[in-house]
Amino acid sequence: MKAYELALDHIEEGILSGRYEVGSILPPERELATQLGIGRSSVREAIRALESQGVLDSAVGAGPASGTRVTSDQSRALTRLLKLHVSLGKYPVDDVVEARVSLERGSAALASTHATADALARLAEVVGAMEAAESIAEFSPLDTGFHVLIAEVSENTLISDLTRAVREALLQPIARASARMADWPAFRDGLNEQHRRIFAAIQAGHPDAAADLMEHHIRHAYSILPMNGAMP
Amino acid sequence: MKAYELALDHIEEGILSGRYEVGSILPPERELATQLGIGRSSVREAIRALESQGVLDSAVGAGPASGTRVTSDQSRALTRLLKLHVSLGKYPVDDVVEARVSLERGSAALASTHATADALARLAEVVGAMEAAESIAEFSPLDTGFHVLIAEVSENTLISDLTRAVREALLQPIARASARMADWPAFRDGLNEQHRRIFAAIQAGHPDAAADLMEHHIRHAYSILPMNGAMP
DNA sequence: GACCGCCATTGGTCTGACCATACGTCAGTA
DNA sequence: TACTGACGTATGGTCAGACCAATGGCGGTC
Repeated sequence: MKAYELALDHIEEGILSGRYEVGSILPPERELATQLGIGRSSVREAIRALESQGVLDSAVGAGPASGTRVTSDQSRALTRLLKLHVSLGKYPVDDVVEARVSLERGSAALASTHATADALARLAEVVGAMEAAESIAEFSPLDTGFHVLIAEVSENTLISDLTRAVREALLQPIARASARMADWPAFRDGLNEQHRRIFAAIQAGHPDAAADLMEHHIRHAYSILPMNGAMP
Repeated sequence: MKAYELALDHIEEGILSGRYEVGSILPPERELATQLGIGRSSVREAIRALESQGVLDSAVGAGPASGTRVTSDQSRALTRLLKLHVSLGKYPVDDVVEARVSLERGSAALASTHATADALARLAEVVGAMEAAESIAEFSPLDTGFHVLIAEVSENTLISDLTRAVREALLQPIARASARMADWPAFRDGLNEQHRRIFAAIQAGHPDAAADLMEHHIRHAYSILPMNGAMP
């Protein structure tokens, strides 16, 4: 077995078994190395691997605030991971569409039952901003923001993370496809109309209607966008 | 900026921009280090981070089969990531339930329209094996296998990867919760009945029915399983 | 008692060395 | 000619040691 895998397994086992929890501090790298009978560089490689998964976080210095500690910052890690794999073109467009339908039906329905006044206000703001957007460069991030915001409003961290990851991974591809369209303004107007309806359903607290409108919205968009085959 | 982040950004940028695709070979570590003006150990830490995300894969030796190459092994990386964060209690039970409902409604519906005779045979086999399972240790992996198999049958790689990752991350927690139950055999019999109905709907090609049955199945299971609050 | 500076601790980084593995080459042989 | 085997080389895997940078605690000074 490779040395860094030894360290990886050791730390992972500590987490899975509950010995380490969020906030726990790992032994210093040098100490962990001698404990496991491996070199410090191997320990560091294991720590890096877990750090990139949002499980560890390192801080230099002395005292209680320093050292490598266990965290649980999955959102960024998950987004990065999905973004990379989507960008590698592993997923055909149709697959991504279906995944978005599944996930965003869920977040739209949950948002309908969870939305607070404040959340609705923020959603309304984005919807309004999209109406006013004249260019693709202006519209695309707002559109992404709309979907991500709904996921966040749903107050479900896992669905929210997954939705955001998939949607953000598509920001560039969608923007590029939009630029290839003959009549983008008309397309945008259609989307905005759908956004208004989705918002209305969420505001009215109709989960089933919101889910159906969201599904229709996503399928409609991809039926028109020229995504040419694979994803990126 | 930290040196290893420089390497990380460099490689990531190469992937996101499309310069690297699946199968591409990175420059040797020593060369990449001098290119970026950093030490080899820093390059290695970046490679490890991406390796743990299923984006890179290293092989020793000489010739065309050696070196570090770009891959896209998302499923395993995603499973590990979720498993760790679930174990750290980041995700409340309800969130995971809702996520599973969203994803598996999708995979069940897709499976109903995509299932081949061969796939149906494999599903039937698992359903049968679960009927015969007497112990939790025997049943739990089969149950996971059933859900994963449906995701695979759906022929949607993204939903399949996500479903598998979430479900496998829950294998241990569910098995442990099952062990705490007073009357597990009765619980198992109930699940098996639902499994049969889901299978029948998929076999008959009824996507809506399959989705509804799957949602009911998942909600029912978690309403009975004693998961005690947080996930692990 | 408050302030300031030294010092120990810890992660961050580099260098250089050596090992293990796998392929390519080339001489030797059948 | 065609096979076979030994050797060299490129590559990742690993380690030891050194030094840097940041941080906080400790102790001395005013």
